[in-house]
Amino acid sequence: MNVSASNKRKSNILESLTSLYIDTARPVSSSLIKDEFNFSVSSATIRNILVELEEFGYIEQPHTSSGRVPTDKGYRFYIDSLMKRRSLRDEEKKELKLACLSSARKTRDIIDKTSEILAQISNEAAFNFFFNLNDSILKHIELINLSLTRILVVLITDSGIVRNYIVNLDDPISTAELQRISNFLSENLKDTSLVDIKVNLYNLLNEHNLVYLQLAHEACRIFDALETDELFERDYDIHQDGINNIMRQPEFCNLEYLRGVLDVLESKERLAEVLRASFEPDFNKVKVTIGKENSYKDLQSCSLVTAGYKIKDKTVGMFGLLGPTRMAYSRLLPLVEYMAEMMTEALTDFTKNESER
Amino acid sequence: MNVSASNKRKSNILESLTSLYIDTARPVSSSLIKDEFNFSVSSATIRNILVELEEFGYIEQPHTSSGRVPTDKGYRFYIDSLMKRRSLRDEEKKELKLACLSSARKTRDIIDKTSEILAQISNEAAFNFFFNLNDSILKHIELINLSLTRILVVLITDSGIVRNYIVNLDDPISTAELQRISNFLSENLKDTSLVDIKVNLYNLLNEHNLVYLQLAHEACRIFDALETDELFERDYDIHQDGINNIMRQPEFCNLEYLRGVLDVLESKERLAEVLRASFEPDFNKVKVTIGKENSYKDLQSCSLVTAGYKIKDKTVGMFGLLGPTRMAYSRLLPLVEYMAEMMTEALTDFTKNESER
DNA sequence: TATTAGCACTCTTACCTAAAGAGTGCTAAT
DNA sequence: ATTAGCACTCTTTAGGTAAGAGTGCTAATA
Repeated sequence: MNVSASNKRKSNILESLTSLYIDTARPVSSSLIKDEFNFSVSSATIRNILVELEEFGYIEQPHTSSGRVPTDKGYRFYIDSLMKRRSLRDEEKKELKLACLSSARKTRDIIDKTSEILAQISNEAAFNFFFNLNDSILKHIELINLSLTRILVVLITDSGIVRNYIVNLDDPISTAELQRISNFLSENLKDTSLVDIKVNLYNLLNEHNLVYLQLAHEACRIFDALETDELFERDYDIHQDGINNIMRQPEFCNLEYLRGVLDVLESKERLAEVLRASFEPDFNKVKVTIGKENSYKDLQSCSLVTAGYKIKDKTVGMFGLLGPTRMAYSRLLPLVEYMAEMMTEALTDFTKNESER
Repeated sequence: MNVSASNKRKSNILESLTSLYIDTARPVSSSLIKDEFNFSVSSATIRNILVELEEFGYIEQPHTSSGRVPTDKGYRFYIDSLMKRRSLRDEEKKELKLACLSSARKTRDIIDKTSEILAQISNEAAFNFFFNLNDSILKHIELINLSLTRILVVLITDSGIVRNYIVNLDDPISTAELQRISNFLSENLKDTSLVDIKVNLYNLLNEHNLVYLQLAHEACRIFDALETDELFERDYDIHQDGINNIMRQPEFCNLEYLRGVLDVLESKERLAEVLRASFEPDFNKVKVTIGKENSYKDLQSCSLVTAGYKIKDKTVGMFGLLGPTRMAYSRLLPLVEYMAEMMTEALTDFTKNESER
């Protein structure tokens, strides 16, 4: 048998073994591979090949005389080169869109709903991480007085995200003055990046004439009270769902494993940290982080499937799945990928009219 | 021995047994009770009393020839009549306040932080359920145009809660007109209950003269697009934390139990339903729902400790713990009670200046 | 009458062993 | 290069036993 045909057969067997293991969750024996895929060779031949695959590090045996299981390296090769993606049919896409978007009234609804639905149909844990607003551009600012010393600050960004913050001032401010400050800020800070707001305000203080100086000074009072930087830094939405799904997976019947994973999923900070580590600036495709590829200890028997989504060409969040390394990649990768596209489309659409302003 | 002395001894033994079981998580034997509490009677006497307590249904044996365990009825009696509350020291209260409130900038922060902290120091699962706004009174309304057909509606209620909704209109509306509608609504709908907004709007349509009619009509367009009722109905905040805590409890090493509990904790709808069932209009004290007292099947080996909190004398949410019926009630009841008071104080304080408006 | 020492009895838990079964690696034949 | 055959390994399951904890009951006692 020539080399390429032999390699082809090796690949076939690795693919068969991997998908069998993904389906059954039990170490795969040579005879099972033969039976399930009607290979025209004996189980002994398959065993010989399995030994080779094992030497290359693609598979391993939990113990001598058990069947084989893919290693992280095996899964990596399976995902990158072997598996056949099971794309979604058009009607599935339609249903998905309907389920995720029909009841969505604000950005937040989309964030929450998509991860809920993804958890449900993937049977894994799902998350959705909407980044903080640091590089967002201010489009509109509104100040509303709740009382003489309490002000509601409403910020609206270029991507149509709305945030509001309550500010308590030491000294009172009149409604009329507040209105003037509001107009002043909207005029002068429009198209500023949120992180730069304060710097720009101080610049205004220096540039403008006395009438405005007073206004800018008042505005500074407000933004000082807001402690902008710290606030925006932590101001991300992260949503997670499907813990009970992964509990059902046989690998997490071991409570120790489960505990480690829950520790991550339950803590927004930790989850954000893990996801940031897997972020890539150019996030056009779905990305898989398998087992030990993840530097976070508690997740080293898990895989992470992530995809970025955008608003108007800017990646604003990431979205995906957490589950055991034994995950139905061929079905779930296209799913996550499509849903990310769907989010991009929906969010961009949701905010597309902003430019008309 | 006279009757009251005999009852006193029975009570003491039930209390001892219950607190021993809470501490150790293992069925309590007659000799352990004797040893731990230096009762001046023999274990045989204690056994006789245990038989009586069992006949009354306060305790039971997991199997013949094991120690005893409190029943739901036993816990109920323990909580209502026997246990000594371990109140918080002043410095503990101070620390707690600092931890929960120091970084709080909006209502939402308080909701999230308190349940996080409660989970942490109780070692149980904690939740915080902030009711929807149906009976809130509108104090201020602001309309901000994001584009010609997209409007941001900001509602501010009497309790200082802020909510915003984006509305898409079919036909455009000018900024000037929007401003007039905004003023019109603020004037005419102020002090209206949120659920009544739409009804009141239609009344305005009939009452006012032509100039206003046009305005009110436009406003109706906006509120129709908002689908007020449905939206407010579901618009509650619910926050939950500490799943990994209850996982550590020995009663939840049984994955079946854990799964049932997680199903409730993970679903906001289900959790809200369970909590609503335990709600009491007059929520001045902390309330405990023990085991089968809860009609929700999956939680019948759990206890729920809840307390309501208020803004200006109106209960706006409830807050508390979920854990196994074997829970450290004597420590946790005062804790939940105090934290609820703390929230009432903080939220009322947070919004107290509203009246100055 | 209330209490208690003593003891037989029950049930759980841990541990051991044996048998069954699954799957392999190796060898020798094709 | 392939494969039939078989010995070997390791896991899993079941059963059986011994130890231990705790009880209920009985009869003796204060």
